[in-house]
Parts: sequence; C-alpha cells; structure tokens
Amino acid sequence: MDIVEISKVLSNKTRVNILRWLKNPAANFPPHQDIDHFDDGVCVGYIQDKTGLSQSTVSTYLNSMQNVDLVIPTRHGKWTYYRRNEEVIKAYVDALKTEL
Amino acid sequence: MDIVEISKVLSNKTRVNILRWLKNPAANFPPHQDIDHFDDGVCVGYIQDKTGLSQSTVSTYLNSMQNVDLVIPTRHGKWTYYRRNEEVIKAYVDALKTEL
DNA sequence: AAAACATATCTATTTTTTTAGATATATAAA
DNA sequence: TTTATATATCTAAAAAAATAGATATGTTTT
Repeated sequence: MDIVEISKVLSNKTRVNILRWLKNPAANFPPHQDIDHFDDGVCVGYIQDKTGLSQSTVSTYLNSMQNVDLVIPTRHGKWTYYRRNEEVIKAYVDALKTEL
Repeated sequence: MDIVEISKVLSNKTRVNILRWLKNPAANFPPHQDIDHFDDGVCVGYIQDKTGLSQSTVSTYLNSMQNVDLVIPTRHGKWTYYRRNEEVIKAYVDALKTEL
C-alpha cells in the first residue's frame, strides 16, 4: 500500500475518471456483445472511446493503474476487461485516513 | 475540493512526510525559541532541515501545499509557521471515499 | 540606517510524465 | 493459413515537475 505511488496514479483526471466510470459500467459504457454482464469490467476499447485518447495512451494508463493494483484485468478471447479492485481502493482510503 | 490537484501534491514522498511530521510537531521538530507551543505549526527552516532539501525547494513545496489548502501559513516576525489544515485533509479523504 | 536573517520568488537545468505513432503479440474470423 | 481485430509494448517528442542557485522581500537587530 504505497500512498505516493497510488497518489501518482490519481493525479491525472482521466485515470480518476476511469475509476469512477468503472464504478457503474452499465451506466457509462455500451453492453458487451460476447458477455451480457460487467462482472469482469469493461474492455479497453470502450474505455478508450470514452476518454477520447489514443489506444496506446489508454493502455499505458490502465497498465499503470494495474501496477498499483487499483484495477484487475481479465482476458476474454481477444479482449481484456478491466474492473476496479475494491479492496485496494478501500485500503488506500483507509491508509490515508490513518497515515495522512 | 479538487481530488486531482490534491493527489498531485500527495504524489511526492517529501510532501507527504511534511504532512505526517506536522501531525506531531513536538515529536518531530525542535522547540521554537520565540513561542513555546506549536499552535501555528512549524517554521520553514525546521522543515527544511528535516527534509534535507534546499530552502527554495521546500518553500516551493509548502507553497504548492498551501495552494490546495492542505496547510495554513502564519507569519510571526520573520518566520512563517506552517500547520495542517485538518478540515481540508478530512474533506479530501471523505471525497475520495464517496467519489472514488 | 545598515547588517543579518528567514522566507519567497526568479531563472535555469535535470528528471519525470504525458502522449501518440509504429510495431509486436495474441486471438478470432474468413 | 492468411486476414482482421484487440491490446500491449516500443520509441520518440512535448509538456510538466523537481530541484537548486541567485536574487528579492520583509523583518529584526545593531
């Protein structure tokens, strides 16, 4: 639980927005065609469309978020689905509350 | 309450440490000579010594922390004392808890 | 009023982050 | 088994942050 490293990830508006959007995928993204639920999150393409940034930038963002365990990737065929890691998000807020 | 702007400030180890040290000034800094309490916080010189960074860097850090209202400066003669802004710190953690 | 001191600001350099195009990889479809 | 699709990684350029020396400002002391 590295406060500074997670804060770095959260010091960017798009990355914070991605976390927010993933809180309610059904409200923020189109439904997936292969799977009819969001249990494993949202595919990179949908997230990219929503951000308006390039594919490589969004992939880099998601990778940096995964590196600090804020999100969890799951592969389904040729798609990678990303979802929030609620445990780590909660642990980060709790750590801030006590350590900050 | 700008989550991204405050996260930027917290994305640096020294700045996070300053906030931590200011939580308990008596334990982390020498006593001041002009005033015998820490009600208004700690002077820049003491904070600078503790960080080991240059005077201008620490002044810049404190300024950036003040810009997002994480700390409050108070002038006493030729010294500026910085203390935590507990209200904003709490509001930030609360905002993370609900918005993140 | 001059000298000393604490802090802030200015300027410049180095380091890090952002960003996207190009390319690679992995899977699916034809 | 070639082609298309989704995502990841590589490379490089631009932007932002970190950092400190020099200088300015404000205050106290002499």
